[in-house]
Amino acid sequence: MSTHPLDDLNPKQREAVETVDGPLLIVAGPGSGKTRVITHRIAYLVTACGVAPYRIAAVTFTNKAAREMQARLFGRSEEDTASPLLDRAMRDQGLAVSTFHSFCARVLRRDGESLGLDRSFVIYDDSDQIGLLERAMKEVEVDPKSYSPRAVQSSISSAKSRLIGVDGFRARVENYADEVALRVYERYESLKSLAGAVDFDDLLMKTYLLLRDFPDVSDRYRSRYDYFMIDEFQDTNAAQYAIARQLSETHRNICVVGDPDQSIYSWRNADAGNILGFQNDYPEAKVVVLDESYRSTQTILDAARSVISANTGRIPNDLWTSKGAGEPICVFEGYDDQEEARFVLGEIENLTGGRRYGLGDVAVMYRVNAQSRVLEEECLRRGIPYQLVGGQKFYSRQEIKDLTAYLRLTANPHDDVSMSRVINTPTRGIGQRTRDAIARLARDTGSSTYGALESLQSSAAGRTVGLGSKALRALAAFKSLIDHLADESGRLDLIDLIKLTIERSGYERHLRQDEERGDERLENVQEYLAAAREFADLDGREALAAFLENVSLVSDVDELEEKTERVTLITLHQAKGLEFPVVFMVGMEEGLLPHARSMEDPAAVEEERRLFYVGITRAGERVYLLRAFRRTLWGRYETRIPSRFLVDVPRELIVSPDRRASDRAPRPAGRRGPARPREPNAGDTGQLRTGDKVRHDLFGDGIVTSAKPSTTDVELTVAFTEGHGVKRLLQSFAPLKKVN
DNA sequence: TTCCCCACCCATTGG
DNA sequence: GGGTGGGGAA
Repeated sequence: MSTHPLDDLNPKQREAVETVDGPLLIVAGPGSGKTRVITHRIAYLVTACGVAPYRIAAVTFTNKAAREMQARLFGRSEEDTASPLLDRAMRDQGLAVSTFHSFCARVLRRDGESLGLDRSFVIYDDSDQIGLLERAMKEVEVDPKSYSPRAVQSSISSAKSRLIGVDGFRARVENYADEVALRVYERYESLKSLAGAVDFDDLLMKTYLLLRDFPDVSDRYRSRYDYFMIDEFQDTNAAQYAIARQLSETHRNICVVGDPDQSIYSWRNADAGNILGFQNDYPEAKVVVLDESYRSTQTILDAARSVISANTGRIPNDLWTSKGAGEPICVFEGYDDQEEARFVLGEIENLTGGRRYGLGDVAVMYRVNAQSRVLEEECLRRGIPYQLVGGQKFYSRQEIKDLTAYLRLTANPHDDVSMSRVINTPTRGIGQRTRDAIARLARDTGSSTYGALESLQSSAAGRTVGLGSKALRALAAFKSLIDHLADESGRLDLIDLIKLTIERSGYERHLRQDEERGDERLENVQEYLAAAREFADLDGREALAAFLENVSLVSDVDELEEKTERVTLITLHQAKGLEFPVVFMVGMEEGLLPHARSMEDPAAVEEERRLFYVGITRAGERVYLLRAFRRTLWGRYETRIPSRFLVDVPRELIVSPDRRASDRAPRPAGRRGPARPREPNAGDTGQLRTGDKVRHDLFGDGIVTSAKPSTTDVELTVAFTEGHGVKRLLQSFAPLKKVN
């Protein structure tokens, strides 16, 4: 039994769902039921308009979002009792819901041969790309000390995202730095093609070129998909939009869903201007604005609106809700990042102590990953389970990257980045000099490293290159290892292949010898095997290809588990698209939000403000905005200034925790915070103030985080440093001494 | 050639 | 506070 796609929709949502023919722009504010609209629209196309599922393509920002849509359409599992929108039997009928990158990978895997791309191409991630760029720089004699590979990468990547290839780049060279980048770009491209590899930007750009230059291919895809939908349109780049246009050129059934206020990826070359572009390119487009929030209380929406309206040149979208005002927004300043973390976790304990919230309802968000550490430590200290999204990514751990490199070589021995990663890992007597000689040979013969190994074997070239017999033997042994694995990859299933790889490469022994981290790394290998099991039902090389592609294209949020009883620690960027009843945002300080690197550029500051907006609007019921008076940075303390964005949260929506505790007795004049100079030699007498260091007979050293005079006494909040947490004390009773 | 230690640079945000 | 890369010793 399935739900009717027009059920439970408000008039605007319904309008969006029913508008199936021709271009459609849906502006969807946070919590306005965007995913609902997209899934219902797909269901409507299928059930009411008789469109076959395989004629519909939808692209999302993350694999997780794609999975979520599939789940809403077809149900989560056989046991799922909620009735799905579509008959579960249709699940396998080729409805394409994926990210742009995996959509393109599939296209290229299938039809990339027209562009001279081998079917077994590997996908280079960021660090692979940097590695290859460093090599390219070395080869064209650019000093990586004067030109950072990162900078070169970002200029190449930005060009590719705008569909500017080497030739276009050459035409646009303006200064010496561009010239250098061009030289590296050219070399990088040829190394990459020699290695049979593509990078993330290639996935898009090559797909674009394929569709542009091969009419038979583009005709096939155009007639395959009659309806095209794009989620998170504000975060698409020029290449992605161009591909979408190509695919919907004949029918113009293109539906884009986005919110310019949530555009936070311009640094990744996303262009919210695509929304304006869309209205230009499709002047007949219908525009539907979804402005009823089903997520947040009115208080949260008011705060969010007040924050975002300070940005210039935006299309106002005043969200409203039928929910009540709800809880005020809680603003708190901790003495340092540790107290900030203690407050957050203490409050989480309070909130989840009753039946009100579960740990899974709570997220703590921050601007940079480095902020997660203090929070993690505090979680561990209190025994609060948490899940950390991102940070040291699973697939970028050393042992995982090494194993992946072996597998990639198995699939494609010409992959030079992987080759140089593992040719001597674990060490097998192929040292720097030998590697240099091989690299020289490869370069001179215009082949990959593997090609060079082959030529060594088939001729007496070894002597001429100047390699000793020991080195030659080591190289031959390594080559036969790769060949052996490649042979076996056709016979064995994926799991056995990985096990064989671990064993034959000597990697297992290598890990067992690692005294301090060996166990942990072996566990990671087990986890890797578990991830590979998902592909076990495919056969041999196909499974290998699918697994490798998955390794390259999964993101961190993809791994996020919902409905788990753990607190989520996540960056603001990654939190986009998610929602939680309770949201803590930490580090509301200048330099973090807005980030120091964004502060000179007004446009960048506006993006930081949108990031703040995204954070606030993740919350359904409660928002906490935290900052610290001082924070540890590279081991040093640094005094912090409150974020400029905080003043845009209307005062009447804010409550401060210490004030909440004593409504009747407002604090004496003066701001909270320890900014005030301390009185010298105050001893243990006199009024204690925020920021004072104190010593308690039982709890040890601590810092006064608030001091509120009541009618008869002074109520102190003291954060103790030795694991005793935050305590409320009355000054006249507490055995406290002031210390310096 | 390998391994270990120290210096150095660093860290936005991520498919 | 931490990871990486280079240089020096075994």
